[in-house]
Amino acid sequence: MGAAPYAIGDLARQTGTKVETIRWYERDGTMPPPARTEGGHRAYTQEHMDRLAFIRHARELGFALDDVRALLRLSDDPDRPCAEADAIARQHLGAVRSRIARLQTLEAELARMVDACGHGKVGECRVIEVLADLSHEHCLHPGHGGTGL
Amino acid sequence: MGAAPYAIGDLARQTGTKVETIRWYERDGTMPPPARTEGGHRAYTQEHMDRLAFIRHARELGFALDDVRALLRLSDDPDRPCAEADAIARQHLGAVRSRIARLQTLEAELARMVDACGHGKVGECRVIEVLADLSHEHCLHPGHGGTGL
DNA sequence: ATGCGACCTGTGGCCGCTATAGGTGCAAGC
DNA sequence: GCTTGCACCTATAGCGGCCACAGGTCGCAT
Repeated sequence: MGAAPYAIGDLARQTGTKVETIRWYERDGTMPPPARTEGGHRAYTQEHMDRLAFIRHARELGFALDDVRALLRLSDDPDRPCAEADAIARQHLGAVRSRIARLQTLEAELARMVDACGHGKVGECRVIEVLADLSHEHCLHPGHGGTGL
Repeated sequence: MGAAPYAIGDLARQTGTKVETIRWYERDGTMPPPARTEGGHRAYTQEHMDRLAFIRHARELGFALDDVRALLRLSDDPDRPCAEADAIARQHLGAVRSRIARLQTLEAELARMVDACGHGKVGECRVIEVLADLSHEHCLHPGHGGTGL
């Protein structure tokens, strides 16, 4: 009657996801539990396939699973205004931009460190010296706190 | 006789590290186990303090703990050539640069997505649409594979 | 002597998976 | 119909790099 269902491996192949990951999305509440065959194998529909593709795409764009779930809830309800989706995306964009900024600071500092290395002994190595520098004297870095990479 | 030893809280305050993190570095082999008081409290020396500062500084620069341990081994042995330290730092610099590049691709894509949002209903929302796009048609992104953020 | 904060160990949780181990289903070939 | 062998199943543990308890002990100031 209905179209032949997909096995978990079909979803995995088509979306480039590991089988274990798909099962994990289910335990996690990100993917809805599919029907089962008599023997207990998962039997997915096209909707499941689409949903998984959505999830993977959002994850590739760096959205956290919490965000992905929120976006999925929105996409399930096409009449709601999309301001919320927009907000999630904008917020993520902001987070990505600040991560880039932090990494660029790091990049500059690492480059300086590496450039200063005279390729002699560790005893005079600027790399080691800069790291050992308790006072952050030679440091572009703004002091203590997580890197937030 | 010797200078008064530091308590774990002293190290924590001076280096901006949580106490639990210091204990974890010890279990982990990154910090050497300190002497103990009769009652079992950790009693650190200045060397411990310096080592922890080194660790934190390297972590702030985004080095993995494996790298940090390698750098510490090198810094313990000042007569060795510093090529190895240089290599670790260069490798990390490369990793940081490629992370930046990936994030910039992401940034562009997110910005495009957000710009295209007409602020109407979810049904016509470009944000949702782009994410649902199985074929990656509207996508700058190079297909499947981890984001490596 | 007592109070209380800083310390102790041990355990579990966070994110987003990944990787086993040990067992069962199912479909294709004979 | 029977065997093979892969795909599937559940459950559990682990990664990195910590953080946050709980429930108890120590040490120092009063």
